[in-house]
Amino acid sequence: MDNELSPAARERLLGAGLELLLQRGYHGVGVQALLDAAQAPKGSFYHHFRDKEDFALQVIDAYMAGVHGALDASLSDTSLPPLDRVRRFFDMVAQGYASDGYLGCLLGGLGQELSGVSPVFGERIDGCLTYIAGRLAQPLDEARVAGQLPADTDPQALAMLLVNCWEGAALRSRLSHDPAPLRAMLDFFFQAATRE
Amino acid sequence: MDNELSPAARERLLGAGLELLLQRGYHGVGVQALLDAAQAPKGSFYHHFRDKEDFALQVIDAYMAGVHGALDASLSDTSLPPLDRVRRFFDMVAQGYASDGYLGCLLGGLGQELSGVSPVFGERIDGCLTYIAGRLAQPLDEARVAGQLPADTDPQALAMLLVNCWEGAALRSRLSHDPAPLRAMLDFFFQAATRE
DNA sequence: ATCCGTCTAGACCGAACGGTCTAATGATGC
DNA sequence: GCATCATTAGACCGTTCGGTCTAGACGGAT
Repeated sequence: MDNELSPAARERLLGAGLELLLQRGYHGVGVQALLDAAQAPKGSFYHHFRDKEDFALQVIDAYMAGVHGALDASLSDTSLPPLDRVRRFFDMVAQGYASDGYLGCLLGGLGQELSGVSPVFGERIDGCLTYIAGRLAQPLDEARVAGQLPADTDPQALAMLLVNCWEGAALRSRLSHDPAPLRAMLDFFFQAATRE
Repeated sequence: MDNELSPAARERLLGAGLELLLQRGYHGVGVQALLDAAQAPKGSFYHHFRDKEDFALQVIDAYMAGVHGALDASLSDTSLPPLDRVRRFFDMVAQGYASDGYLGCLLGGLGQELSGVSPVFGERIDGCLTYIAGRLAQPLDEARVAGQLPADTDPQALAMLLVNCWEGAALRSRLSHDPAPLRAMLDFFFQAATRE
């Protein structure tokens, strides 16, 4: 059933969606362009997805699967100090941005474009960002307990702030085709948070 | 020629553009929707604007005119300490967001959506953000000289960082229909920058 | 062999898209 | 009055949009 060597149409479509939605946005990509990129006929698309909105939501799921992987890979290495693990996560994400040509973050892109149109997208993406912040809050709290952050730090709030500012830096990096805003933001943040 | 009481079609169109582009994005708004909102016929639109892209660029100009005003109003009051003047600027902008229903920043929205399509937009918006940062860099430098910021602070870099993180907070505020991310970001930033 | 559900295949649909065109209208300078 | 030019007005164009529909291909299970 699943042919490992040539992925099924559904996976090809999701892959094309990840690339094209990041590049051109939701309304900038027609269903036909997705079919062309994935070499799939229209019948396949509407067999696997209810409509374009359902497709985009599943593309977000696919994107988040990658984020989950990066979170697991970077945060699980307990040989590193907790703050280094957090920083490592963002370094991994930034590396992903680089290989896309600095197009920023899919969550930011779609969130910006679609939150005013359909509340479904806004809530979904807000939830994704909150989830990421939640994962990051744990090592931040470890760092607090270990005395690497001020004792009165609110790890959840700090994680939220970090994710939000990261999205802003990602947008700027997209506009300038330059990773510098990402690094500058992280440097400032970690220097500021740790300084007591 | 100019009728002050009922603005000319060009101004009505730009006004509708400011509102609709912020709400639904570039590809989410058709020319017809703009005509309906501005109560203008199609002939007017293509008389005043070369095409939809030219229109959007002029909407950005109109938006920046407002930003110029807010910059002038907030930064010129030299009776306030320089850092308070910067903070005041963002408070004014946040007030504008509130009256729109927390839809975030037009620059961020269009930048995110269009930078992957037409480089013209990306460069234009990047330039707008750089301009704003440049204006903010001046009071930041004043604050540095006055000893309210570390002596080795790079005001231009700090201003750029501030603007970028602000855009991220604005996106998040849009997603959650909530001004909290804006305030949290400013609080963290000013506390972090001033603490030596 | 045959049956059945999954998936592929693309013609086809009405609506909406951005953009063009010509005609009418209104104010201004002569 | 008359000519001029900016603006209004909307019918109209070809293309593309998201989405539907029917027909056939493929692969087990029986």
